[in-house]
Amino acid sequence: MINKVPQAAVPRLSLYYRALLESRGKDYVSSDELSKLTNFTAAQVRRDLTYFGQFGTPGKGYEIEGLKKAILGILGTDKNWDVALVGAGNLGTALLSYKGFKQQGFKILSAFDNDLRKIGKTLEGITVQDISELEKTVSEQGIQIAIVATSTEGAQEVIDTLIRAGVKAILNFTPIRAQTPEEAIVLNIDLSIELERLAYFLTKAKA
Amino acid sequence: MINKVPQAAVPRLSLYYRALLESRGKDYVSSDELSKLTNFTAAQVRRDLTYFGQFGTPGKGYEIEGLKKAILGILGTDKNWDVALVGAGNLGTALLSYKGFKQQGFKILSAFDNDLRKIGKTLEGITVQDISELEKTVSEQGIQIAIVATSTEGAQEVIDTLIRAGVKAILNFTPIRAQTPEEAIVLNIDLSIELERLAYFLTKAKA
DNA sequence: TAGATTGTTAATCGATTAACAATC
DNA sequence: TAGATTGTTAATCGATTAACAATC
Repeated sequence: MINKVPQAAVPRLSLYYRALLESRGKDYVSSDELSKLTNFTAAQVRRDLTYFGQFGTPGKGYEIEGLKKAILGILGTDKNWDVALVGAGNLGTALLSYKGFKQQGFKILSAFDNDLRKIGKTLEGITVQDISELEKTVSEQGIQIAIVATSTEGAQEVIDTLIRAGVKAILNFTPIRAQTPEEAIVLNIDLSIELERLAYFLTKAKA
Repeated sequence: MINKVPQAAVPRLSLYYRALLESRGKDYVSSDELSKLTNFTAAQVRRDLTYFGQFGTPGKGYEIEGLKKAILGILGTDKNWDVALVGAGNLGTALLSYKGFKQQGFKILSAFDNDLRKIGKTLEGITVQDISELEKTVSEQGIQIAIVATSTEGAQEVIDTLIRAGVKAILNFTPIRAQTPEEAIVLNIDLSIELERLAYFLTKAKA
């Protein structure tokens, strides 16, 4: 691959895939049609796809089933991924029962907490384990993806442990910005910051 | 304001604010120190702040209390914001009890669901109302911010209703990309897409 | 005054958009 | 062949970084 892929192109790929799911019954879809379905420009659609290869046929468009498979292959969602969940509080348990994950091939395989009242409980078929077992279990299970939904305190330590256990990709719901080695990735979902962005929008609009 | 503010500068402002909270005991902080606390470059820190005004003193740095107040004013988090929650399922109830919101001055004032088993329940002091009361209640309460944590089906309709009720800013946890008028903003938190970004990272790393 | 650090200007980098030759 | 639409090139836009004159 010669061109570097812009970060923002990857989530767009997911959205193109969703749009393709809506295009049942047809064989081909054009960048123009994908544009209408996703609200990205047709130029953006074509450009994004060329970051990953040549999937279209001039004059016809993109063969839907082929492009779907191609996107799954690029994203790595053509296979199932095991996920570890750390933190079985309100947010953690909500994520445990989140239907969207299973649908996309993500399976929460084990869950951990440090609260004795939660350890041993079974939720959605998953028994919450003591966090002291985190490193051993996750590394034995070969899990590469983790979701961190603990309290802020100790979150960096949890992430350090996950990295030691071999986890390479983390979805972090705590407000900390964790230090991690370069070969790992952390995506932060920071709910307070999102609300603050909304507050900024409203405040600015009034000015 | 002459320079347009880059979208990404706003969440950084929130992170600068958090860093300032950690700098207790000192009067001034330099862009270099803020850089170390936030992992953004010092140039970025100074640049970001100048989008909103002149807050520093050459040779000394930024007066901490003053800058904190300034950032609160810019973000609009110097006042409290009422929030409506639509969808009192697992995710919705988790958000209802999310401590971070209250801390930043966001208060969920009312919650709605269309499920008879949830309507009437009281969670965190909030009684879940029938979604049919959404438009009336939200507009009477003058709520401007809403969180949508419903199922995918009907999410667009919920958002339309919120807009009619006068809501201008929405945090959307459903996978839909809602159509809204220009004067409103929707921030999408799309959990499946975040996991897919992680899968892409892992897949690419192996290649 | 000397030292420190801002705010701003210019350079660079990166991503998106527009236009169109290539191609089915 | 004529029409449609891709993939690519060049232009534009926007954001970040680097450098430094201004200033406390």
